[in-house]
Amino acid sequence: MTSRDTLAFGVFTEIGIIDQLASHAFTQVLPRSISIAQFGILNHFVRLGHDYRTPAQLAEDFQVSRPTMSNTLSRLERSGLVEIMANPDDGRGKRVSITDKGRTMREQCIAGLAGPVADMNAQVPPELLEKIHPLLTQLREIMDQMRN
Amino acid sequence: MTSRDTLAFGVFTEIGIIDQLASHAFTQVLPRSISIAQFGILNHFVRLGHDYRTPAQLAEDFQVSRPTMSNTLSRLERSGLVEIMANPDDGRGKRVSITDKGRTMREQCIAGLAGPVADMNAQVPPELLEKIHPLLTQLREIMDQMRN
DNA sequence: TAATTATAGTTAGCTATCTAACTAAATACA
DNA sequence: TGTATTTAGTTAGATAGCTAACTATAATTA
Repeated sequence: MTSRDTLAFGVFTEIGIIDQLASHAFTQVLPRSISIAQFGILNHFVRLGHDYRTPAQLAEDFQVSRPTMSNTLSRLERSGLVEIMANPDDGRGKRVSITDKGRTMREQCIAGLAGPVADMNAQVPPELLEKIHPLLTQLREIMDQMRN
Repeated sequence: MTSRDTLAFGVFTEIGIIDQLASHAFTQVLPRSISIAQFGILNHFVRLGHDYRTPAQLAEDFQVSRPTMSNTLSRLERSGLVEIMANPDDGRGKRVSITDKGRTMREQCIAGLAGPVADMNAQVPPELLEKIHPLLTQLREIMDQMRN
């Protein structure tokens, strides 16, 4: 392994650990009945203002396999947080939309996340986040292209 | 949400996606019978030259819960890649060590990883990795402290 | 038109990760 | 000494993620 290889490994190792620490911190403050993945979907509907979205589109949006999305959507539906209906335009497809209960749950999640986010803002220098964000975006975009 | 909150969320979102893309790419080139988590443990033994390590130490090394490590070590043992013995110094504990088969497997994994790592080095500007690595380390250290 | 190919989703089976609850052994302390 | 607390590991039961294989429908093409 060259020193560049070692550097690349180091970057992905740090990213893996940070992802784990952040997921853990967020999970702590979400309502017990909902996961990060599930919150992400509810938040996606609200942020982007979609009326509905197909499971395949959601899988693409979140860079996740279709069986994974299928599974997560089933759980959300079982909890009444989304509604899944046949797609009138495509006999194979479905349409997913957020319910009022889902919107309320999303609000509760946001409220819970406020604490850790405030802690984070207190502990992490803002310049660090400002410096690191565009670099991460650049790296993510390169990796996205490599995938295709 | 303030713009700082949004920035923080953005950072963790990018990190989550990069972690997923990297894991996926690495999984593709490892032997079918071994996972990233398992490779990480074999690599840990070789890199650090440990004769043995307790499951609790390994859980700490990898920032993972003890049941998780217990599970991964069982799989490695079942595959003959590590050996697990009673700890003569502590009746509660165990000692884990890598086997010759484990070392060979680790070599095969490293060989498989060479391809993606080369691609990465071809596509990602080295300055990007050099700039981002210390920032990630800083962020990880802060988050580690917040955890305690 | 009929056959082939592509796409949407699901099911089954795998690994990793977590928390909660448990056993057994070591340590601390009253 | 004897009890209480801590520590090491495991078991049980979740969720998220993956691939492979399947069904059903749509789109393409011969």
